[in-house]
This record gives sequence, structure tokens and C-alpha cells, in this order.
Amino acid sequence: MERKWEAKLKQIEERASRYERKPLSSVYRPRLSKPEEPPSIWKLFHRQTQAFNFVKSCKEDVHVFALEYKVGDGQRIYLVTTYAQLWFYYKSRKNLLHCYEVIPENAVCKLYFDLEFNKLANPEADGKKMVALLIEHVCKALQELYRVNCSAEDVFNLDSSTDEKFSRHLIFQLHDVAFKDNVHVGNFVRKILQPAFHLIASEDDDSISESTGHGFSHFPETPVKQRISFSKMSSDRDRGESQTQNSKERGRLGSAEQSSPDLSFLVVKNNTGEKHLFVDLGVYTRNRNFRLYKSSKIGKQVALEIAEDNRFFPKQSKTISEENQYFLSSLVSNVRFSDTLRILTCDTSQNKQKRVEYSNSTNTKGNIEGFHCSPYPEIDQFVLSLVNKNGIKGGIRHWSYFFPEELLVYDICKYRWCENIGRAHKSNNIMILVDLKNEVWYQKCHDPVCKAENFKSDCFPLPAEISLLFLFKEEEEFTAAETMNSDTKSPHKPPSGLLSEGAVSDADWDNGLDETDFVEAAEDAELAAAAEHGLLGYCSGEGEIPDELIVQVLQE
DNA sequence: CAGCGCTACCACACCCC
DNA sequence: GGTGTGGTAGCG
Repeated sequence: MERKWEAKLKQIEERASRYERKPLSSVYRPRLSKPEEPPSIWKLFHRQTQAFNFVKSCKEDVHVFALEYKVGDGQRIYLVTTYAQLWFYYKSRKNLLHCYEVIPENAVCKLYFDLEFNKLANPEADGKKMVALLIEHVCKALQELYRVNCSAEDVFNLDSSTDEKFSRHLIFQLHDVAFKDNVHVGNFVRKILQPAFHLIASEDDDSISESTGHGFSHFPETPVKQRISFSKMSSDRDRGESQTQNSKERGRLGSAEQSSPDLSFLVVKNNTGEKHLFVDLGVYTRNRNFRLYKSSKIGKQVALEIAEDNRFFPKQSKTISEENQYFLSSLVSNVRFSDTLRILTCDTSQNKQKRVEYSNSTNTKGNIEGFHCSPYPEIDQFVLSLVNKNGIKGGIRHWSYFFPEELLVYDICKYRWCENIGRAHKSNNIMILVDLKNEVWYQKCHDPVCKAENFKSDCFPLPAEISLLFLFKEEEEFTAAETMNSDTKSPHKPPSGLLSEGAVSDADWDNGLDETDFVEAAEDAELAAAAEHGLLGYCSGEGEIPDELIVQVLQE
């Protein structure tokens, strides 16, 4: 949502400055293109958002490419055209020398890797062998996690190495299988490379050989650099998950084999001697520019060419040249549509947690926690009503839910009234505890004195409407969780316009709908159901709620 | 006239010991 | 010293 606002704002500002520079002529004359003209689409934009807006307005199957045009500062312009037309002008390699595919955010795409290491800093590294081992590991993971069969023959292997640098792009050509988008690809890649992270976390050089073969028992307590994307909030849970994942993997690989995949071959040194992974994890961001087959970086001579050890060979075609086939295969977001296309997803534990928070609590064994608002907005409302008294507007700083006890613990901010001392604490915050099992609430606090005597206020019954509502909501959430589950598990067809071969209809454009909206709509279904009862809570970013809304809820 | 999307890093505030 | 936050240089 925030992203959309930012993008919209940026667009508006951009438009404003454009009109200031070039005001509209007094008479606006729209022109129609001649119907007999062949469809030729070749449009350049200075701004990526403009390029994507044009793509959306286009009936044809067009795509955004980035062209480097100034040496040094990596400045790019954006080209919108079809794959066929780009290839027509591109194939001669006389112009368009520094082209990048823009892998659109939220677009279905292939599994891909950017691999590199400094040859001088890693004189003993055998790049080809490392690529082969990586492919093997990835194929195994695809089989284990998604039951997808593939081998090195399905991996288009492109080389862009120099004397100093070993550099490869791998683009997986899976049959009837693609990822939901490149962020999911990144999640998948990080997940399957997890065992390698602890190898680079340690400082001493001997740890590589030492730690291999010991399996996963030496996971570092602190998340290493690459895992920074996982939030602090979910790190414990995430660690737990990776452990179970690892033990599963251990089981599947069998006891005869090593207890865990040996990924030490992925560890390389950069030119300052620091340990890094052979796999570049920085290429799975939104609208990532990925260099095209036969393109070079501006200012450099080396283009991406088919690697010596490439084992992928496209199908022979009478209408499409072999080179064109390779070109099309190299495009990450060129996913062939089929009725049996499977879309793979890989959420981070952060995203998973979001789902868990709003789904049936019995699905999860561990306790959950969060900030500002819990999965029970009505209870949040009630708690907020308790801490909004005498002109003091308290808020929810943090909440935790303990499953066995069915206990919601709210850390309150700003409001510090303590029943124990009969006044507000000066520097310590209080807690409100909601016991869902016994349908009561009570107060405790962080004050050391109160803590020492294990102070707990009297229990007060929860309002009947909250207890009742809780029962209702549990039922709704159960069904909602079920639907969500089947949705994510079963391979589903994305809405048309999402696939690279489908065009976005004008209707979609007018509605401003995109794939994210569909997903959000589905996830909000249960909240919408709650809203129908007129009791849905309301949470601002600050955890503060308009008074009139609280009143409304309490009256009901 | 005009790139984009991050992350790593730093400075700083705040809190609690 | 631990932890959160806000701003930014610089990387991919």
C-alpha cells in the first residue's frame, strides 16, 4: 500500500514537472494511427514507471527493457517493445549493446542465478565444478520442496567471465513451472542456501573444513548478514523453522549420506579477503535489471555468451532461429503459458507469520507476537478503551499470544496506572493481560517492586460481546484459513495479464487492479467478514484509535 | 533536464542495567 | 551496552 502511494506520488510529481516544462498546447488533438500500419511498438522513456504505464495501456505483448546509455553513472533509459521486435534490431549486435531485461515486480518468472567470484582472490576455485554442484543442489531442492523434476539439461548457462572475474548467469527452463515473482525466487534461493550461511559467518578461516560434515548443529545464534531480511520479530520462529526444515532434509537425504548438503563449495573470498557466497543474493529485488544474452555492461567488452559447459539446448523450430530461441530462453520473465503451468511460491517466515497471525490459532504450536494490533482487533479495541482514561491516551506497544494458556499479553505505552500502588508509575509501563480461556482480564506491570511481589490485579470479566465475538470469529477464521491454504498449496493460474504472454486488459488498467490487489483482496476476506458484523477494529500505525470508533464498538 | 531498489552503515536517541 | 530509528552512500 505504502509503495503504491510512493509510486503514485512520484508519478504525479514527474507529470507536474513535465507539464511545467512543456505546457499542453491550447488545443488538444488526439490522433488515431492508420489501421493498415503494422503493429510496431518501440517506445523510449526516461522513467521506469512511465514505461510500465505504457505497457499496461498496450494491447500487445510488450515488455520493458533498460538501456545503458552513459558511461560511468549507470544511467538508463527504458524501452518498451515486443520480444520479436527487439530481437529484430538486437540480433545484428551493431546497436543496443548494453541491454537489460527489467524483471517486473509481481510478474511470474523463471528461477535464475547470478554467480560470480574474483579469480585472483580464489586461485583454487573451479568455477565450472561449482556451477555443476550448485545446479545439482538446486535440482535436489526443487524436487524436495516442490516435486519438480529437472537437471542440468534444463539450465541455460551463460558466461560473462573475464580474466579477473568468473561470472555466470543461470536461467532455469523448467517445464510448466515458474515462480510467482522474483522476490519468491529470492526467498527460495535463500532458503536452499541457508546451510551455507553459517560457513561465512565465522571469522576464522579453518572453520570451513571443520564445520562441513557436522550438519546443521552449528547454526549461529545471531543471524548472519544475508539473513538480515528476516525481521527481528520472527527470527526465533524462523530459526525454529529452518531447524525442522533441516531435520526433514536430513531425513530425506538418508543416513548413509552426509547429514547435510555440503555447501562449502559456495564460499568464496572477495578482493578484501572476506568470505562471501558464490551466489549473488542481491538480484532478487523488484524490477531488477538483468543483462540480456549477448549484451555487455557499458564500458566493458564482455557480453553474456553461451557457456562452454552449458547443457541446455532449445527445441528446434522451423520459424524461429536457434539464436532467437536462446535469446527467448534467456529472458527471465518470458514464461511460456500453458494450461498446466504451476506457479511456485516461497514466502519468508515474516510473510508466513502474517498469515499465521490472522489464521486459526490451532494451526500453530508456537506463541506469536507483534506490535500495535493483534489478530484480535476487537480485543485490542477493548484494551485500548481500558487505557484511555482521565485524558491519558494509552496505546499498545507490543502484544504476545501464548497458546497453551490462551493468554494475550499487551504491553501498554503512555498509560501507566497501576492498581497495586493506586497511581501511575513514573518510569515503568504496565501490562494488560487478557485470558481468553477464562474470559477475564487483569493488569500487571514492569515495575521491579510490583514484579518482586508478583503483583496481579483482580480479574475482571471481559465484556460479553467480546467473548461472543471471539467465538464467532474463530469459526470464520477457520474457514478462511482453509481456503487460503488450498489456494497456496494447489498450483493455480494467475489472473490474466500477469503472465508475460497475456496482455492486461483496459478494464484492469481502468480499475487500477494488479496482481497484488487480488492477493490482498483474498487475504482481507476474513476481515471483510468481520466488518460485516460492524465490529471490526481499526488500527493506525501509532496504535491509536479514534475515540468515536471505540465508543461504537463498546456500545455494540 | 531525466535511473531504480535496495542494503550496509553510521549517527543518534533511548532504555536499562 | 543493547536496541530501535532515521538518513544516506554506494552497490548490483
